[in-house]
Amino acid sequence: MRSLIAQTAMDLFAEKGYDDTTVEDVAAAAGISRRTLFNYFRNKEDLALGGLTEQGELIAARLAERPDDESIWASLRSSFGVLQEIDATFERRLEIVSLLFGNDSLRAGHAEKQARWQELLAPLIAPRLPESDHRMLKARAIAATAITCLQAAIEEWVRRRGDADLFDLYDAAIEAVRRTT
Amino acid sequence: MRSLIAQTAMDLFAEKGYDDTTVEDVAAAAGISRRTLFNYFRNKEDLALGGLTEQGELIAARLAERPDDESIWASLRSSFGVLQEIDATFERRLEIVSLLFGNDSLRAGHAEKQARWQELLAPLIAPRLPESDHRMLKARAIAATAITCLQAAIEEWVRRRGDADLFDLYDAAIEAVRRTT
DNA sequence: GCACACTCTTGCACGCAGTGCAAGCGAATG
DNA sequence: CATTCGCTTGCACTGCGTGCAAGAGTGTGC
Repeated sequence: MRSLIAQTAMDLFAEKGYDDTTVEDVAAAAGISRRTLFNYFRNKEDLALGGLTEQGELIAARLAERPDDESIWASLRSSFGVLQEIDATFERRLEIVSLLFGNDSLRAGHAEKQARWQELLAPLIAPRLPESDHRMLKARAIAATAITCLQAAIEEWVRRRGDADLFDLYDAAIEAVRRTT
Repeated sequence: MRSLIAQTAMDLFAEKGYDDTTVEDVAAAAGISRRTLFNYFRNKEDLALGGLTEQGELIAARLAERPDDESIWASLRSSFGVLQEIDATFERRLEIVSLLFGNDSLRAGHAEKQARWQELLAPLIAPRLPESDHRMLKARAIAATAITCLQAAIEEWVRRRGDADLFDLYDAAIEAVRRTT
């Protein structure tokens, strides 16, 4: 039900734009009342960003399964692979991501949700780090950096209208961060 | 004028909380009308986050002045030093940052504004990178990572209620990202 | 068949954010 | 003194989000 509504919402957003689509519109298109829609989604933003929370959980679940002896960076990269397995056509994916980057408040919400992934990933990373001061901070920094590089890669991917392999871009970003003097 | 209003707003936010303070309240406390307040600030969020845009510009200005032969990471670290020079007492600083992290939409706006710093810093970083594919992407990734580590450090700093040196935390974060295998 | 409880939906009224418009007000200029 | 320009303000309106209470539909026990 939630996903049905979200689906309809995304269609409308893609068609008319986020700002020019009212919650009323979405509710009508989904055949429910405005009030009921707010029973399923906390706010309008959630209609567009709800999927991100779920994605974060998928990534965390995948990360938890990676072997302990694998390098952290390799584990993270591999965990992000979940995103490629999501069921959506190429065009749809491009459409969605463009939508998220095309609106100020959505971009903000998007950034925040991804920042929250940090909270899910860091506890899985910390145990793998050597004993030292600030271990949790370090784990958070690593998670945040990986996510940030992923985000930069996605942004570049959109900029090129999908004409590049996302993970090539991600690798380039990580390489720059870790190897540049 | 802008800063006077922002000042009053921050006082109220700190006293009653962001959500429990209406724009009306702020306008009244500043001795202007609600409508006029919106002439100075695009929205309520800007009352709390307006300073961040300016900070980003300060950092970029500082970065532009750093010598070319300095390592990028050293230049970035040094540029962030501007933040320490901002005129505010220790308590005030803690109060402000706590406010920003204590509210969902403010956290989102905060994350977004800092992400925008990326756009300012990346063009200054790119020319310093060796020729290669995806140079701009790499510059953005480096900027984003530095900012992200700064943010993680600030978060940790708040968590400890200011009982740590911000740059020690920042260094720990960067070291973890760049040295961890 | 009937009463009861439970859940899901809905309409209504409300508060607050943000905007367009047009009127007002004061200061500087000619 | 009249005009103009910029800044302020009130007003009305749209849209988001919420609390509340009234249905509507379904299952349970008697």
